[in-house]
Amino acid sequence: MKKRSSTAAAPEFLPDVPRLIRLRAVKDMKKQMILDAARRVFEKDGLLGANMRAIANEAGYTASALYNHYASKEEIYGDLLSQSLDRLNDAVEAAAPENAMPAQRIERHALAFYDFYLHYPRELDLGFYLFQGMQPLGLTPELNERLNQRLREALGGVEQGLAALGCSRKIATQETTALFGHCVGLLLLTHTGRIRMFDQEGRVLFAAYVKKLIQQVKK
Amino acid sequence: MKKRSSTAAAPEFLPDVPRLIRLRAVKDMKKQMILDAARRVFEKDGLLGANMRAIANEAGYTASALYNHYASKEEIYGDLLSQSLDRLNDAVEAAAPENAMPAQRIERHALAFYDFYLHYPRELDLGFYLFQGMQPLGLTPELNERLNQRLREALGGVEQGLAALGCSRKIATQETTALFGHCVGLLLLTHTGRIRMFDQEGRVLFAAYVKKLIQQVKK
Amino acid sequence: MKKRSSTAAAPEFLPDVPRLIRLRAVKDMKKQMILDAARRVFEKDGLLGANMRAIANEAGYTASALYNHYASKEEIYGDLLSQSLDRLNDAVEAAAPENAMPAQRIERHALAFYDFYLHYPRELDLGFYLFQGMQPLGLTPELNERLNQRLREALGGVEQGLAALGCSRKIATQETTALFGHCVGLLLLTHTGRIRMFDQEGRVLFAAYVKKLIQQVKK
Amino acid sequence: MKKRSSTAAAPEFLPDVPRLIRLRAVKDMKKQMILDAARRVFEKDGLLGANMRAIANEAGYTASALYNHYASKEEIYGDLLSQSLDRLNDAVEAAAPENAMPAQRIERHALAFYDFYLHYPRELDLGFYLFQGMQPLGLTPELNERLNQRLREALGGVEQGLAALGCSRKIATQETTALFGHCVGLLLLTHTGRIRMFDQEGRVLFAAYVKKLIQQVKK
DNA sequence: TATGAATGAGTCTTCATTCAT
DNA sequence: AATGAATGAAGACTCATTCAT
Repeated sequence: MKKRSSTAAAPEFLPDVPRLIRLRAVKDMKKQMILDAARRVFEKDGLLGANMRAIANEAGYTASALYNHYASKEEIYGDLLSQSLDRLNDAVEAAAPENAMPAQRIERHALAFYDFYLHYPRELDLGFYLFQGMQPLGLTPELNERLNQRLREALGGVEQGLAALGCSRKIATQETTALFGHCVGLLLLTHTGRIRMFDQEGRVLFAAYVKKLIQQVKK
Repeated sequence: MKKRSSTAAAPEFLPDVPRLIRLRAVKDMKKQMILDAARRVFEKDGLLGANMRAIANEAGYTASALYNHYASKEEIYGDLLSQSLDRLNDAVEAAAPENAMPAQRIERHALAFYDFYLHYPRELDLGFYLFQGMQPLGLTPELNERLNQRLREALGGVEQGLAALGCSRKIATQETTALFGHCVGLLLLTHTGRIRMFDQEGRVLFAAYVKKLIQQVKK
Repeated sequence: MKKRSSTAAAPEFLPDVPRLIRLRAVKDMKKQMILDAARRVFEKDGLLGANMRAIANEAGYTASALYNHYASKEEIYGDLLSQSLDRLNDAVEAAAPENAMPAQRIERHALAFYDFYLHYPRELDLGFYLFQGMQPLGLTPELNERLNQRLREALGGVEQGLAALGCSRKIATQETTALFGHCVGLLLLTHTGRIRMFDQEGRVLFAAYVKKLIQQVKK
Repeated sequence: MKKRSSTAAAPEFLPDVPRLIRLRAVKDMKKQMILDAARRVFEKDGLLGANMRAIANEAGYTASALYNHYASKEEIYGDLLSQSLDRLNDAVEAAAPENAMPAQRIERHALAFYDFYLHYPRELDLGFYLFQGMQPLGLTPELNERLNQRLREALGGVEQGLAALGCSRKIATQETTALFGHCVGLLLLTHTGRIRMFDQEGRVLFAAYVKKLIQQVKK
């Protein structure tokens, strides 16, 4: 005998929509658990350490079980990167209220961007090195484009802030790009320890850069 | 009776120095050919593709033959990186005469630094990525330290130039570090194609950064 | 509606114990088949010939498949040795009923010990050579200790028999050790063909040794 | 102009015999130095550690230089074994004067035999295991036969001593063989540490065995 | 959906031996 | 006689992936 849902009794010959939704939710949750495991492994052991078995074990699966959820290792990496960018956007947006003053918004967004990758260094690897040293990781051009957009979105606040302060569209884009580079470069120096050879602190330098930029634009 | 020329009369029981020098030169040349092969493989297939067999094939050897010249893969990587930094220093030094005006020296050195890694993107990987995601590549702390110094040397002209323009030692170091970060960041954006999403050109942005820095310091 | 048999009614949420048992049995059998293959290779080609590929081929596998069953070559060797000692103990125990007269028990146990290694010469290598010339075979001190005990157990009947015949504990141990040595030495001479140079038969000499020992103790 | 030997002036067109002898002596000395090096390596690192490069380095050569003196690794091993047996014979003979009393001769020879292999455990490996676990080491049947004889010679004193004490030829041979086995067995237990499981000392047991044998024969 | 078993390509490295010099 | 360079076969082990259950 069929068990009956407490809200509605769907006839047996129709698709049991709530059930399908529930199944889908369960499926998504499992995928998410795998992704979370992958991220932990990644953060702990880096790109080379994050093989299928390590991820599976961390998630409480065997390696082959992962293939019921993801078609390949590369797909996992793709999703990982995708979510990473989502979280980056969330972090940046949360850093300043929508109606904040432009200068403040620029500063907060920029530093939030920096801090995100400061705390998750491997995700910076993921977002950048994935596409070159390790070619065959299956980043389709489409996905790449989408990721580019998400990345640009994360800096949208900065760009708009600059425009609000009077920059031309062109200048705003230029300065945003430069800021993006400055940020990423200092992060790289920091993560690789190369900044130590100058005995400097990346975040301080970046903050100074942002400050100077705002002042310059305001004039 | 032994012939005895008046010009070259090395007694038989002494080592044949010219011969030893020649043999050493041949040996060095062969090592260099292996290194060159390694660099080509590296530039083509990246860090992961540059395995012993690939390098050996590119150099016209079998994999095991390499071990007559290098004790391990890591040793090859170490030499590769070492030479890369030497060439970087050469390129930078060649960019401006010793007696150039400080401003000009800063500008040329900085751009030479940028250009070097613009043309040899994989060597930037080598200099940076080597030390994080891909640990087991046998970078001893001593080698690391030496490499740091070579890298800093390459920016010595910039640092001194800033001092010559009146910066305090502290400020000069800060600005050099920031410039280093800016440079590396823009290179990263360029190499990974991420800069295209802003439709910008890294070198132009970097040149502008340097110009602005010089102006600011001059004041 | 679910069918429910009156005899076997395991609720669905409990582990299917019979199935697990069956799977475990299958797994064990496969491991055993690998071990048997290893033993055959071993007996045919000796310690050095028994590499992973040879074992795998003999077992009808590829080399890498073995790693689904054993974590390393050393683990296989360990299991092999372990089983060898088990079979040794079985053979010795089966040679005399528990309630046999002491003299008879000594004689039968001793000869059974000899005969076991006479028929499986490579297992003597395994039990001895493993620990000296060929260090890197991963015999942990714990395993070594366990093996020592199993080996001593195999001679327990002899030792107890000697005590039953009136030997002090100390003398019984001494004589058991000496007998062990005598046995192993004659086996070695036999297996290496060195005994032929005296035109003697190891087993006859060993039997005589045992006989004489019993007589001497009885007095 | 030819240099002239101080003793005789051989005409140039005849073979310079002293020179040939000297050259031969030099050649032999070099071979001996290689062998000594091989023995040291062998004693230190065992069978697997004694590869051509290790031996060569220990002797101050490169690996390929060894091939000017020995055709193969196996030939070195053969010579090594051969010399080992010579030294064994020397050691045994030196243990008792030719005219010693039979009982004393037996005892001293037997213990000298034991002590030799006690101090050079790897040479026992060489003399025994070489021919089984490690087949392809090129021991020709002829060499094997010669080695057997040298081994038997080393126990000749024992055998003759037993005869001198009144044993029949047959019994003397039997007892010598048994003593040989006892000796080798206890050595094996000692070298492998297996004797520790009985908390006994091999040499004491062997000495007791020899004592008992002499007493028994004397009766 | 999850598993364990299996695979094949690939990783670095070692080693005895050969060869031109 | 000695060297350095080169080779080819072999070694243990890893990893992403597939497949039957």
